[in-house]
Amino acid sequence: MKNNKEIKKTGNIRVQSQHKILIAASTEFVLQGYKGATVQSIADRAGLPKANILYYFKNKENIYHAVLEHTLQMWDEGIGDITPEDGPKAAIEKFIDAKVRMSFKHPESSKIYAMEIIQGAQHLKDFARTYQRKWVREKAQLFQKWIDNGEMRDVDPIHLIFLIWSSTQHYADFETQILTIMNRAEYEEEDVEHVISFLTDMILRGCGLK
Amino acid sequence: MKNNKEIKKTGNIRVQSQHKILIAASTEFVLQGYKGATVQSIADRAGLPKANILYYFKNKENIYHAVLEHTLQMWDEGIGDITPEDGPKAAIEKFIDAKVRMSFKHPESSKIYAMEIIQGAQHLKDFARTYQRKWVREKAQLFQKWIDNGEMRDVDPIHLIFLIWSSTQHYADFETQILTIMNRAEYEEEDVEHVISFLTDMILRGCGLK
DNA sequence: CTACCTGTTGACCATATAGTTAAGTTTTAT
DNA sequence: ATAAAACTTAACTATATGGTCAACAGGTAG
Repeated sequence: MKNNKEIKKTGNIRVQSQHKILIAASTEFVLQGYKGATVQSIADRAGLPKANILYYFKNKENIYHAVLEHTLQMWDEGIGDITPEDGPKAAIEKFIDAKVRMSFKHPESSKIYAMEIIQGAQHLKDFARTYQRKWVREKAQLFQKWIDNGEMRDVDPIHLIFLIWSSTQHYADFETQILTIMNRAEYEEEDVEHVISFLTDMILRGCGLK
Repeated sequence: MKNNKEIKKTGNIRVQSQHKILIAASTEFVLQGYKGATVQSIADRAGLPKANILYYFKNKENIYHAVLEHTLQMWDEGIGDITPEDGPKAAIEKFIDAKVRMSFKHPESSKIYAMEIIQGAQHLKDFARTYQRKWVREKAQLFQKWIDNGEMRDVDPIHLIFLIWSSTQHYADFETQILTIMNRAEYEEEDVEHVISFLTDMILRGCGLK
């Protein structure tokens, strides 16, 4: 018990520091890009001396990898699962709901991921790419089944997923532009619900489900 | 006449070099980000010595500004105009068509713009932001008129524009991911038409126009 | 021919930055 | 109490990079 407690304590320092660093690094990577984010700037934002950062993460690339992993994990947890039992309507509703909430709750994750893809996914491991291909194709097959069953209109399921993906992600990635256009300083609570209902309505109709 | 010709000749060298540099710089900025793109890498890609680059552009930031301007101009030219006479159906069709073609034809422009926005539009001049706000609000008003006239379903016009914007832009920005998922090396001719018809169909239905 | 303008380029420099090291301090285990 | 392990941090180093400069080339005008 004593032992356990002590391990926990040191563990906590490690975990806490690493977490603080990860958060600071995420912000810096979004704001300045991979090369533009300096270890010093991450250290300053985390409130730690630079050498301490390099104590917890061997080097800058490792920090970035950790941030990416954190991002992917967040995505994986946040995106609920769609099952055959859902049927097309509930599936689309669930998917849009989860994705919009993630965009508003973790915009940095979305942004880092977007930048990584835009730049050619140079740091993304193969397994992550393969994983996503599998994920999309799996979900696309579900939609195809529903289409074959006459439960929804015949639309290209892969592109349907792209549509949901892009339109939801947009509110995170293009936050700056959207706020400028709406003449706002930041998003408000009700925006999330408004966006969810707008997109759900549009896309369900597009699929002939409303 | 002689004079004119000579001016043109020297002018051409200038214009040609600057253009070569701009193209090379665009690629580097997309691939490596602003800080990650080095003047040397731009020079190598353009096939010119570094000092020559700095002869045509005072410094790195100027290169980037030129690239951004080039991008915005491209957008401005590529995006046809929507007029009150079009009516909602033609307007949406025109908008989607133009935007998708741009995404496939000039993905780098789209990517650079996206990265700039994601990073908080730090380099984007105020006038550009104001311009876009005006553009979106203007078009949104058009849609609102059509809605008030009963020519289309009552959907939030601002978010409708966001939807069209995001879903079309996606094919440029997330090229890498999309190609991975579709298990392809690059886009093909027919993809453009397929995407246009898919998105047009979905969104027109969403607006109750089909 | 000469003066001049445009463009070309290698060499150079100041600075910023990733990463190391070594000397310390604090915490934990026995 | 003591040894070991975990953590902290200032100082340092090697390198990469933005930007300058001075020398040079080629064509044009008078």
